[in-house]
Amino acid sequence: MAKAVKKLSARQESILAFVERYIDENGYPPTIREIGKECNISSTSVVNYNLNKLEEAGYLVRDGKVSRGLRLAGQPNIVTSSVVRVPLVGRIVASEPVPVPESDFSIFGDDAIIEVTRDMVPDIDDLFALEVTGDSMVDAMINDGDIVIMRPHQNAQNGDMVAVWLTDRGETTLKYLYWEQDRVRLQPANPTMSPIFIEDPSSVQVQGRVVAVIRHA
Amino acid sequence: MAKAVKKLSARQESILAFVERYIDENGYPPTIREIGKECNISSTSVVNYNLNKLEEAGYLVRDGKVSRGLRLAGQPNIVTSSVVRVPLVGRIVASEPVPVPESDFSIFGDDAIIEVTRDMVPDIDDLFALEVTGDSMVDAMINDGDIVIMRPHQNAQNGDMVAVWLTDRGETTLKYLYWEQDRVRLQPANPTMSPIFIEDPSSVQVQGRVVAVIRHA
DNA sequence: TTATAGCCTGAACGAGTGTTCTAAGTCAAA
DNA sequence: TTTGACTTAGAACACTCGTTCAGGCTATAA
Repeated sequence: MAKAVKKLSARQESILAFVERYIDENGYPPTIREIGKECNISSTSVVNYNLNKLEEAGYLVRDGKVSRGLRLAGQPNIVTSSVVRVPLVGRIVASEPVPVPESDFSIFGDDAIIEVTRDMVPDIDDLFALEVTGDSMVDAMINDGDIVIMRPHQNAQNGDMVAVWLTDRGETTLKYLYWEQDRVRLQPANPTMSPIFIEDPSSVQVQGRVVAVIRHA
Repeated sequence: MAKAVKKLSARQESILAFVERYIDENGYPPTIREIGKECNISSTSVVNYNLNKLEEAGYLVRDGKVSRGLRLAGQPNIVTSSVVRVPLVGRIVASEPVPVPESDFSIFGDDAIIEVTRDMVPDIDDLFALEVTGDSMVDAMINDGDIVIMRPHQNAQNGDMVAVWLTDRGETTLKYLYWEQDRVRLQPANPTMSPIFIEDPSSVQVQGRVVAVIRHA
């Protein structure tokens, strides 16, 4: 931790912060003159000079002679801070199966969109989000109003938190899934609660894997 | 569902594929001429023409007059948006007070950074994040490993989820806070659990208000 | 045929943009 | 004070790059 990096001048920090912000907002890096204007530097050569310093210090990479030839580098916390848009496709309630979206998900639909940062999810494809309604998921440590981000089915591993539809009970539940000898163990996230065992694995329909939970205040 | 999108010509698909690849490889979008060279288009105006078509079809967004003013759009994949960086300042455990950061937060410090999308938090100032350690917050529906995003103290309202330090008990807990006549009611988020009452309000130190909770898979 | 629309060509214009050069200011060490 | 490394300023240059324009080619409809 605390990698030894060259200390940056105030101006260099200002430039770096602006570059990050600009890329966040625009999807491409700023020009030298845009940096100069924002950071109150009248001369393009000074921006150029400090960009070279930042490259030496390992904060970014420059591609010579190309416009906007900048790339953030190093510092693993600044991964181009990308945002993943996940469609909010419905609600999850105890009494109904999970509404898994069609594979031809309508990107441009008017449905609500949940934005999460890239590092919150392991992968960006096929994700969908559901709003939890009711208190039936409390033993999964999930509250009324929470947002659950899921990935459809996809052969769940032991220990994954999954949404399952129990055909016997007519009930959706979120639990940690464990295949045991000839039964299925569904373990609540809440460590004070006991697992339930399903003796007939065919009555367990895994609907999706939970990859993240978000709770607004 | 499956919104009717205009079909793309082979050339347009080729351009789109190249733009995606280029951005992936370089961190910034290609120029019109770079696209033309790669896609065997001799004229910049044709590239320009097809880029406009792609924009009409919703596949990308163009910023007029700026070099490399391209952005991929649509597809619930990475897009640019506002991201709030919250410093991860420590852990929250039952046996210690919450480590509230100094007001002169060092953005560029070595500490870890949690990124959240702008719409997840009500405001962006003074936020800090804590990682929950242990199972002591289960009655707040918060698990070991969850990330709690907080705002320091700031006169908590009735009904806010707050982190409080109970001086009598030497214990930190996350509860919904209610000031009643002459006592304080701390209500667990889990509706199946009972509130606790503190008869001596002075022994309740509100350390911060919880504005969001994040749980990775 | 004529007309219209869609797609393409080639070239040129002008603003955008990285680079380079000279000169000067700042600050600490000698 | 002098020296030298580091930083900044301003200007000029040459290339990059988005835009625009006049026109050509092909296919479909009138």
